Amino acid sequence: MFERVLVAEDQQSMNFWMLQTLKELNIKDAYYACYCDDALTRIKNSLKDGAPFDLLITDLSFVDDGRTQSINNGADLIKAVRQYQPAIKVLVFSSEPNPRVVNALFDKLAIDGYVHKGRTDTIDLKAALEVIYKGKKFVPEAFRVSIRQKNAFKFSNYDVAIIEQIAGGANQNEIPDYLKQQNMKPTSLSSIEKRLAQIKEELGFKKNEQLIAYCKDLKII
Amino acid sequence: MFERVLVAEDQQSMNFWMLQTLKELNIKDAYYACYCDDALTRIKNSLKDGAPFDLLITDLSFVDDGRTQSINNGADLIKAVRQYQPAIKVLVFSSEPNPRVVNALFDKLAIDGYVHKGRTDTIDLKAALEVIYKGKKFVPEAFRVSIRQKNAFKFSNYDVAIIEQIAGGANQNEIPDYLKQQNMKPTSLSSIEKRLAQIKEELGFKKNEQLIAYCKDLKII
DNA sequence: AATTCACTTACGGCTTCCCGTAAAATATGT
DNA sequence: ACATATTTTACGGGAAGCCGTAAGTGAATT
Repeated sequence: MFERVLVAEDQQSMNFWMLQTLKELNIKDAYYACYCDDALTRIKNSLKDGAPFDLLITDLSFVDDGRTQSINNGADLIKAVRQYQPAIKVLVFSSEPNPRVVNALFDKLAIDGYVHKGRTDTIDLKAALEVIYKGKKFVPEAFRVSIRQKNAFKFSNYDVAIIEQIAGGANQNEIPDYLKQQNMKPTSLSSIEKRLAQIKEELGFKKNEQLIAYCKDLKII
Repeated sequence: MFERVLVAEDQQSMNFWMLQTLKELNIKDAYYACYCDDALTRIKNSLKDGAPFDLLITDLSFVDDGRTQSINNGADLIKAVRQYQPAIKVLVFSSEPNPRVVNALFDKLAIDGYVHKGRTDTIDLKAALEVIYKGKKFVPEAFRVSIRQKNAFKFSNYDVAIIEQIAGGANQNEIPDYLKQQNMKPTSLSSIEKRLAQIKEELGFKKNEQLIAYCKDLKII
């Protein structure tokens, strides 16, 4: 089983429970950090000391309590940690309910497992640790189903860029210039109009406002 | 100290930790429910058995896992419980970060305390239990500040109704009829336009889409 | 090199929205 | 009851967005 584990999580209660659970699994070297920056520092130090962690368990969202941090979320923490220790196993433990977000973690950050804070998380966590230790990925079955269900429409980076601009208060006729700056391909006002119309068509929406609400709900923007 | 406590929370890990913490405080009769419906049933039964709970600790959001429930969130649970046992003390323990939502709980549901799942929640919880047991309210100081900061603009029910319609895809010229149905006062298209313009003006926004994004972020809609 | 096909752009009309002004209605004070 | 404020409504001109058509561009195929 894993020997040295670092937990990055801003809920103190959860940290206490997590450390206790890890101890029950005979993982003696387990530590926690309440801030992403602290977690990254610990990782760096562990490498310097020649006693690297072999698993990082991290939450996704960290509440901003005023202390300025250079990293403020789990995804960025994972990216940063991978720069120093690319081979470290990563388990995300979060209450993020959006399959799209979780899917992106597996695709883009190559995380090794995801456990949803929920009615079975104590069991799931233990199962995840075993599965990951064996070098496999841990994706809860229940989740995989809903990934398929909800991924009716795929937003491209291009789509997201446009929608973010609109949600930020831009006029449509300001967007072509913005897209050129970003080196994104169809830049004409006409193309933007067409793409927007198509997205709304496919989702069954009539108005931009509806689309913004939808994207906010699904955390696409 | 409290003698019988019921915890309504859908995170199993949190329930385990909570029961353990309560035991450490010499509260022997502590139980948990993973579903709101189960929690309400327990409350009812406890009254029938002549051994009522004297404290309810509840989360706000409960993940829908497919099991159909008549109550699916903490606020509704509190309302329902109060119908059977109006005097029960209620402590909300949640990661809800929006002061507006928390404020509404104190105002409308007369909850006795709020503890934010965060970096100091183990301390806060113990403090809250003591304060509430003495009959006082527990509002974290740090939170009260941000309530003031963020409540720059007060959305009325009227405002929310309009914004919800727009976010739902309604044309502005459909809204007058809707407002008449809802018996809300200024119903003319002109008034709606003016109100929207005023809201955006006060918040420094140019477009509806921006407003929708803002309201979604702050969970106003 | 010519043809085809997919994609992008330009443009015009039509609708919706935005915003100012003024009239009507309602509320308030004397 | 009357006069004065305030709010609500009506309307109109201009701006922004929507949508269809047609022209332009460029890569792939023959």
